[in-house]
Amino acid sequence: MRKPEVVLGKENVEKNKYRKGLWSPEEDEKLMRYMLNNGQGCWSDIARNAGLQRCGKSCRLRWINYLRPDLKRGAFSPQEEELIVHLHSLIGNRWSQIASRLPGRTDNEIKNFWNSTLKKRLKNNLSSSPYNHESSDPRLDMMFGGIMATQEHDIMSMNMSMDSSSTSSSSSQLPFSATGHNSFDSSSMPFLDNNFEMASVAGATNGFLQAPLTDMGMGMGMRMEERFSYGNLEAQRSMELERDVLCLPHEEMMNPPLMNNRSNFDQYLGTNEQNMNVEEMFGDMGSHGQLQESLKMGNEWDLESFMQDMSSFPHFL
DNA sequence: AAAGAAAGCAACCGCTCCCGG
DNA sequence: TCCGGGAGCGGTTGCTTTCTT
Repeated sequence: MRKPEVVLGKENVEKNKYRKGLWSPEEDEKLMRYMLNNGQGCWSDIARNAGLQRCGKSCRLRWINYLRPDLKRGAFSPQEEELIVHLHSLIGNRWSQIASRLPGRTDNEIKNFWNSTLKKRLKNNLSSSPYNHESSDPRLDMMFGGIMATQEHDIMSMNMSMDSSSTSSSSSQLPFSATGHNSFDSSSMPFLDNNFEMASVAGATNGFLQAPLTDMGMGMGMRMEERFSYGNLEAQRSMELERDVLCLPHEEMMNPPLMNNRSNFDQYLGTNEQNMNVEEMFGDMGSHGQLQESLKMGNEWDLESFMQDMSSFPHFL
């Protein structure tokens, strides 16, 4: 972005029709006026009809991230922060889904906030004492697991000589290990008190945590150093153990479907739920019926339903 | 006060999904 | 069923602002 435009050849002619870079107040006004008068439609038409020398994509982004009248500006409140942290711990980098739970906030805004503020705060927390669970902000302890899992993902995947494409999806990089009650390292989430048992967490996440199982050793309550040092043999052992815990067919564990896009991921959920004993896997979450029901039915995971369930947990909503 | 570093943020890029022809 | 275009998403870049030395 915002690089000087370079005309190199024919193929760039189309691209160079459009302006790039920061929006001027005039452009903003044009787009704003057009949108308010005509409403949303085909973005390339909007760009043209509004008299903007921008591509539709650029207009869409500008509208969604900046001009939309319902946008809330300013710093994130502690509640919003907490919600972001929590949602991210559950669904990973699905910013648009997270944004949909925060009225007036955009996915871009949340993503930036996460990458700049929260991630760094976590890092600091981490460097001072990686396994110190008496940190000032317990939420960060929870995030610790998530972020590290995410950052480790590529390394672990490479280590296992798995299909590299499976490493490209952030959607599959979910922080909790789906290892069931026994192996879940609850000490990494000290903020979860009795209102939110680990059994519930493990259960609630099991439904959509098949993907990280490709990250051998991501679960099992292992420390990061231990996971890093794991060779293939150890990794295979832990994989087998996880397979047993999850009752996954061996073939599926050995050849997990590629998780390089959301469809595959969701599809995978649909296929694996039949392998799970939902009551067993969900533990106490069984009383939070909608999510369980959704998974039983093989539905795509439904954030709305889940958040309704989560609303009974005083920590978050 | 100046320079360099860090943080914040807007916007682009590349990819996938979805839908209509 | 295939193909192309539009929309949406997440990752990344790089400019601007703020902080630190």
